[in-house]
Amino acid sequence: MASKYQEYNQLNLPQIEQEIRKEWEQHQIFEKSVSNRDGAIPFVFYEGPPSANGLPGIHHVISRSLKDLVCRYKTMKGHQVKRKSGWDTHGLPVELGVEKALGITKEDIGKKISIAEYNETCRKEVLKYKDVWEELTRKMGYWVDLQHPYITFENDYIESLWWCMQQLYKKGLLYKSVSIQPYSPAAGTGLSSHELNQPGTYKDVKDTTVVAMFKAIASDKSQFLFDAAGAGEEVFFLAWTTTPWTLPSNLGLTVGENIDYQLVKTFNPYTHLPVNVVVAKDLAGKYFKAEGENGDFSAWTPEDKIIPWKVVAGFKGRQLENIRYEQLLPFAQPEEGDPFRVLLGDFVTTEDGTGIVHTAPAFGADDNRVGKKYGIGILTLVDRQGKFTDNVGEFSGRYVKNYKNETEYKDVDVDIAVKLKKENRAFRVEKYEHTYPHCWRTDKPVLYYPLDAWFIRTTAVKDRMVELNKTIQWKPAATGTGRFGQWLENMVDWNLSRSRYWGTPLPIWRTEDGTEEICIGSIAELNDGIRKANEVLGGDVNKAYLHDGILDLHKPYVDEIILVSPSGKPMRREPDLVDVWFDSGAMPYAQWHYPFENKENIDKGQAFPADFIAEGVDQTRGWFYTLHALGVMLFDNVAYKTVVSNGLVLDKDGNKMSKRLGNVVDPFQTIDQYGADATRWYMITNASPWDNMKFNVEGIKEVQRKLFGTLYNTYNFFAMYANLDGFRFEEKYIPLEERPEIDRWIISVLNTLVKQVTGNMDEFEPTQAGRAVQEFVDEHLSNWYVRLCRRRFWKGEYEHDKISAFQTLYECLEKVSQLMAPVSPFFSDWMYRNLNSVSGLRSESSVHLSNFPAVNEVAVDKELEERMQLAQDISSLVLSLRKKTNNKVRQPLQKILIPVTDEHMKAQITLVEHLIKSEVNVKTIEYLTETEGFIKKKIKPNFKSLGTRMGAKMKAVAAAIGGMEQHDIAVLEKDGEFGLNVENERIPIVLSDVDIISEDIPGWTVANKGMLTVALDITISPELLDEGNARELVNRIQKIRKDSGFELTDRINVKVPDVPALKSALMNFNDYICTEILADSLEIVPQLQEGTEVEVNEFKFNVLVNKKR
RNA sequence: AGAUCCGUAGCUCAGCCUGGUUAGAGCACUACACUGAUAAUGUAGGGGUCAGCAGUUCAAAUCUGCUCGGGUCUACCA
Repeated sequence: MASKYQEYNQLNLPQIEQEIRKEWEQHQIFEKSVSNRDGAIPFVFYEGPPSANGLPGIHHVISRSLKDLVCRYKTMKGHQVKRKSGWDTHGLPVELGVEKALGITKEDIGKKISIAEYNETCRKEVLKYKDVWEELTRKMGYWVDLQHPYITFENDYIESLWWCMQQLYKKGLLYKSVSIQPYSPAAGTGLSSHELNQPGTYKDVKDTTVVAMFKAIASDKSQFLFDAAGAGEEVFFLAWTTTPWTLPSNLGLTVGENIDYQLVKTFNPYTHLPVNVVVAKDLAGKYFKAEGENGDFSAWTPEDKIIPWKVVAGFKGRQLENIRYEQLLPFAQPEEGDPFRVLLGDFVTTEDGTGIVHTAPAFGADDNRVGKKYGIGILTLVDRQGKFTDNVGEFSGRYVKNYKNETEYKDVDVDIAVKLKKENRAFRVEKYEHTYPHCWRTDKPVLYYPLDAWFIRTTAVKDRMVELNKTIQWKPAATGTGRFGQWLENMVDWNLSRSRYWGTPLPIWRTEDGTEEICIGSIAELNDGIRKANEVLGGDVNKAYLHDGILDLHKPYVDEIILVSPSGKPMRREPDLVDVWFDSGAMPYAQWHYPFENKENIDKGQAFPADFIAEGVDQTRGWFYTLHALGVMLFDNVAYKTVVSNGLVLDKDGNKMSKRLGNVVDPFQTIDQYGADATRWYMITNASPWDNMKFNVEGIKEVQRKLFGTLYNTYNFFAMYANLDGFRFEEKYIPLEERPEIDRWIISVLNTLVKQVTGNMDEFEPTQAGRAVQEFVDEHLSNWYVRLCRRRFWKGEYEHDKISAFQTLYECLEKVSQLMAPVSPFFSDWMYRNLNSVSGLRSESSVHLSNFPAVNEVAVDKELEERMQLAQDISSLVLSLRKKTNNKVRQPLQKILIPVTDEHMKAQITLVEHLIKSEVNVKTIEYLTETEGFIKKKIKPNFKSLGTRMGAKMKAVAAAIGGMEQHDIAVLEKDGEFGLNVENERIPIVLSDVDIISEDIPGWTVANKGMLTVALDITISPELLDEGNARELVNRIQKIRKDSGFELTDRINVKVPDVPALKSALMNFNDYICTEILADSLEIVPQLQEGTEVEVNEFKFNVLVNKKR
């Protein structure tokens, strides 16, 4: 054990951090903090896996700080918090990175490079920056188990994923279907939403748009339309499209159930034939000019600009349901289904178009959904190259967009429009500018195209997911009810399929005709199947896998395996990979290789669900969603009880950080320069984690100075004097009641702080907790307790009062180190260790192994805290009065005068009188109770109490109160009641209806703050002047001592020349001066040439200070 | 396009849930003081149409609606 507290010359956070980190690693403090809690109630935390094929940024520091501080806090509160790190290793970003590095495209895979080689490269590349990540993790003090991470590409991990999928399969939640996905014909590949959201993919394009006319067929359902149109008339539905090339594939028209529609009689503007058209009422204005309404039909000729029209019927969309129409472009019909009907869909709006949506189930997600609902079939007259199939008449073989960069490409949309015009099937053709997604690689427009895909039927458990979501504590709450809640309400089935190479393969094998299939749930099951297939099918089937079974669960190996169906047919694997979000969503189970290992941990709730997770808000519909979905589907449980979604980190001007803008902040540089603790503290206390934060290093500097600098100074102050007096906390703990007022006060405030911090941390509000600690350290501990108590630490003997001061300050520093440990793990441990290495008070060698402080309710004394506040306010007022009247603090003054409203206030101030007096250097305090005429008072209405009673009369009453005379106020104070005269009405008020403030004491210098008033007597008597001069001299000699480099305890001899103005001060305060400056003699000599020149109240002279030998 | 969060001093943020008449703090700036904690501290000062508009109310930064600006997510849809 050290005998002395370590003293330091200056604060160097990065250096402290290095030292502490070394200690942690050498003595395995993290491991101990977990193993120490064996058997304790676990606090379950899940680490969302980052992808290590990109470099970490400063935004990772905030979310990891948040995660770390919660885990550290819970550990200190006695829980065992296991934290496995993880790596997200599959998926498109990895593949794209590899393709870029190898200079290949997707098409080259399997040709220029084998799939095996390609995947091997991915496997290596994906952990490219693992070291960098691990270094950041250690450097920023994020405690997470880096030794045993879960890695999503490992066989164990994938095996758990397969088990999960098999569970879903068994529950009937896994199915195959055609879905509409973004597809790039130019690149010949489907695109993920990720790719679609690359910057610059959405471009403004001008397309030819058509309002097409679909001819209604008369039937019972449509009779009302024909009746309204009149005998022998034709009725058309108008539908708008920006993609006329989808019209040959049209199978339906969708209307809104509650939207109002009209049947309008008019002429076709191109063919001039009389027509009756159906259009949404709200949109009729777009197609018909107001001047033409109810115009003269018989007199109209095609030369007339204004086409007459009139409404002949009005009805709701639901009345149109299932009315049939003639196919617009009858090139081909779907193989199955009952097409060419009017459907109802909730996605229809009246914002643009006609309120009737042309529905081609092959080329739109909404279309597909509503089409499926009505069973109208599907018709796909465009192939995967983006050209019409050969059964589309004159359009056969034409590319729907210019995918081949043909110089004389003719827009097929235009030709379709022309054809429709000629056939009396177009009501309007025009160019329209809108944004449309483009393939980020080929710059060509994307198609929405039906592709085969496997889905998880999340919609089947939607209600349960919604219900369970309500039990999750979201921070902030609005994200859970809002963004996430609404997302759940509008969920669609989860498209699992990805046509890629590097990812978790879908463990489903099928016969060629699709009638038989199997979903594999474990490696053992697959190996069994491998052997069985070989036995049944014979030959070379699975030959390479018979001996050792399968060794790598990735492509291409899984694809080489053929299984056999119960009826003896070969089954091949469905070629798709699984969405990487499935990888991360299943991590609660896969990280433990459940259920093949650690089965009880999850079954018994020791590792599931999580008590707490936290990630960026961008994960709301990513990880948070997939975790929740899988938790509900697999275990009918939430996957996490509390989730904190933190906001983004923006640059100091509020822009998103991006490499392109060059405003990214390097976390290493920041930490090296300012320290991890200052960075963490800044990020946590600057704003609530869920607010976006504007990252500014100036803020870190401020934290460094303000909090850590102050705390460091306080510690150093303590260490210096504790070392002088040999304080090692060996004496008995002095009971609080035996300590002076100010000690009990700071301990009281300290305990209030403990209570507050605990409450905040339990509520996952670290920002509030950090701010509270900061205020305590700065306002209370440093700027009041230490400032007022300085003398107690260096003056006088080492006995009761001094020991009490040391014990008190020690306790404050120690508890503060514990309170701040979760947020600033390094500095807190440094301070804790410095303290504990001398006192040996605690057996835990690190603050992170100690228990979080518990509140000592007995120590909390609200009355005491209140009167100390009074002392602070009064001192502040007196100091401001001194400033105003130019009386420096070193000059003692005789008295201050404080009007008190009641006995309680007087008693409170009396108890802290000595503190005020020494702080502001005043001899006495006098209290004024009641003296009408002596104190001038000010009266203010209490709006809150009066307002409810007075209502509309409030303004007049306030004016009347403002007009009360001093005498009136006195009456009110004496009687407790007063009758106001407001607009000739007597309105009684009582004391609680007003605030009365002593505003002024005529003839005195006065200051007020709130209800408090202080007057200062600024007369300086000769005695006071002497004392002031004496203090000045002490101050000058102390400075000489310090400048001469004397030790604090050195004794000195002093010679001063005979200065008449100071002589009486020297005579009368000789003893005082000697005590203060530790002088054995203070001699007045007639003349003095040697020594140091000083100036006291405008007199200049020399002082000779000699160290005693 | 929809959902959601945000907008208070030059900067970072409190206050808003629960309405009350002089809207606070820190930083920065200016001046003065203090100085056995000194790269600290105190006192004073300047600095705000609380994004805008309308409404509710005796009273709105605070409640309601709309608008504008910024962020994020989802979608891109005829």
